[in-house]
Amino acid sequence: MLNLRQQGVLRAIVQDYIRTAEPVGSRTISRKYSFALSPASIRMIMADLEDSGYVTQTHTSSGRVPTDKGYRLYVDNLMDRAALTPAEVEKIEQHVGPPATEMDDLLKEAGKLLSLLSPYVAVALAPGLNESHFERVEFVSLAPTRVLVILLTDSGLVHHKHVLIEEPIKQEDLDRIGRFLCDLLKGRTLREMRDVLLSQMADEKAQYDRMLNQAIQIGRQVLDMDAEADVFVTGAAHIADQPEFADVQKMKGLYQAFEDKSKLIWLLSECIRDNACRVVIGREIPIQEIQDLSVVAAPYRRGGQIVGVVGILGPTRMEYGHTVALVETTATMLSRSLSEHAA
Amino acid sequence: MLNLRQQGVLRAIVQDYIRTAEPVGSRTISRKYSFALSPASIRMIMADLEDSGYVTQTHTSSGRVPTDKGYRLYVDNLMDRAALTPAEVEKIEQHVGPPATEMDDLLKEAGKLLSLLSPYVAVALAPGLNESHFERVEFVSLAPTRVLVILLTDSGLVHHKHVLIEEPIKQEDLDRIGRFLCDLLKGRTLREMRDVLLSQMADEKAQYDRMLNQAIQIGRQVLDMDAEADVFVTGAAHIADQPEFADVQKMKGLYQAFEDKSKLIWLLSECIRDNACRVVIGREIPIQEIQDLSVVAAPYRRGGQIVGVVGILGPTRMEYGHTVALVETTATMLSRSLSEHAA
DNA sequence: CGTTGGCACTCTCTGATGTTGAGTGCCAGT
DNA sequence: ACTGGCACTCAACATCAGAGAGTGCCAACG
Repeated sequence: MLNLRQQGVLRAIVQDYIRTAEPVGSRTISRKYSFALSPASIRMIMADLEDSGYVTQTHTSSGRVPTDKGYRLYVDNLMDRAALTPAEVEKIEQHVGPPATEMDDLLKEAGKLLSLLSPYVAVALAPGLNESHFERVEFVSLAPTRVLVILLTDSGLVHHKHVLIEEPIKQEDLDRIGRFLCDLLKGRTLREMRDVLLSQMADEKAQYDRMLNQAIQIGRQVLDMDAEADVFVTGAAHIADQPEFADVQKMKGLYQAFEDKSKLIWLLSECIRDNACRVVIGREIPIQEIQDLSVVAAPYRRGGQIVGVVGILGPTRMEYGHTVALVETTATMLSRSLSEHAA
Repeated sequence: MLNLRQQGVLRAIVQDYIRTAEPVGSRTISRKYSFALSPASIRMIMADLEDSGYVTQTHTSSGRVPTDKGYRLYVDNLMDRAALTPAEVEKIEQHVGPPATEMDDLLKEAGKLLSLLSPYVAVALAPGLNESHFERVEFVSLAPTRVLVILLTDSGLVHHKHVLIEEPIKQEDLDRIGRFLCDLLKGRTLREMRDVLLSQMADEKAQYDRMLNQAIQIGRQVLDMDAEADVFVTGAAHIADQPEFADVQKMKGLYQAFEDKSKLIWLLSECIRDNACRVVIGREIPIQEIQDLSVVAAPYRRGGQIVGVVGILGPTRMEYGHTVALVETTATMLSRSLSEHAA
């Protein structure tokens, strides 16, 4: 596609633009980067790069700015992978290194960490109930017709919900129902549980079996609980420092997007399928409001299985090399920390 | 302090400034508000108001702008309490009206609601563990040395935490410990629980009683869980529409302040002592980063007892009348909704 | 004596204008 | 194939004048 010289120039343009946020001119390239070429020759190459869509100009006589396509090539082929400094590694180990059991706390910590070590916005996707496998259920009777249901999943999540039932029920009956539901549903995802429960309801004999009836009544209320994964956004204020968002209205748009958790969840859930760190650049992001950003995201595991995603949102003009290293390391440490007690 | 005419002019200044965000001149006052006075006379009065510190000028020949002191007088004595429109009341009823049990969901809903019905930022303070009274504890044995502790409080909160113990323990022992701790700690706040547990630890016989020992071991781990109240911030992007924060750096400062939950918790916890809606204006706020804002906050109850606070953060130039009505109504509905099931 | 019209003054805001400087594209020469 | 030279473009900045909104002060009026 591009010859070596063109690649070199593109690389220089991207790197310089990432540093300065200013359009890069031929003169800059020829001076600061060691091409044995005059500005005029660089201009030729730049014109080629522009024809192929890797760079653009903001106006007819300005320097060049990388396009999303340019960044893509840079990330895939041209970029140096930055190594983290010892200080950074240590910070990561301090924050998410120690074995932990409380998923939420640990993820919040990871978010803080990433937004501390990068000038961008950190995101962390917690495991969702929908994808987790049912492990166990416990009931706590609060009042004759009020029960606290506690749901445990294999991803280490604990969810609870208050449930109201029609007729009073004793703790021992609850225990029986618990054992029954556990046998019926163990190992299934929430989605599957829904199906099983619906088919049980359709079954005629359910009408007459009092316990089954109550079990289904409870199960139904539990299943329409908030099953979405949760996402934590940290360091959103960082983007105010990026010159591309110096305009208040643009910033507002981004903040609104950050508050709309469902879209972020969707975006990050896409990355959960990948095995390694993933970079999504600008228009490649399927969410309109944040198409001026890029995402660097890596999944983390608990006991071998991928359960969530941590990542960074920043301007497309982002220190990709450093950010990728940061996110990957954090995800790795997070996995280790979570798996320590997963037994 | 101020005579009636001065008060009238101050009121007109505040109202006009709230509407337009522009310094208001004598001419505007004399025309748009029905004072039978010429601009020149209004100017005299304005000069008096300035001497007393209720208004200022942005530059020597500009119109007047209210000071915090001016807003304070306005809120305390001059303001009309706006009635909510039927549409607004209906929205509130829809969002937080139906009786609910899940505290977090309901508070998030209340936040969304407030940021929907006002152009400002909504905050909602959930009950903290520190102030709640211990009601009941349940243990779920996950593995021989791993226990899930579930803590119930009278404010309707459910907190849980994974706990690791040194030697394996059976569910029936856990139940015994649960009953023991329940007797020991029932009705106390978390703070008191801490004291009780510490004094038990100091007790010599604890050394020899195996159960007591284990109970204390567990209790200690539970007590250093996150006991802070939680706060939800919704609609932060709204402030970008306020002309006073058109500057990106100011906006950044506010966003950072919003992310620092601990300070917000502190601020709102102050309001929890009040019985009714409270307005804190500008410099009256003890947090430097948000001293260009005002807070309107009202406590909500669960079964008669105040457990948390909902409120709105906006520029000092805020529609106080409307906002107060909004926050009060929301708090009332929230209380009703929470108390329905509180038995 | 309170109120008012008139007047000089101040300060911000806007739009026009010119200048500078960085950068480009093209071309002719090596 | 590369380069120096040149004309051209465009954003950014500073300067300037005029408009407009508003003030304070003063003298006049009922």
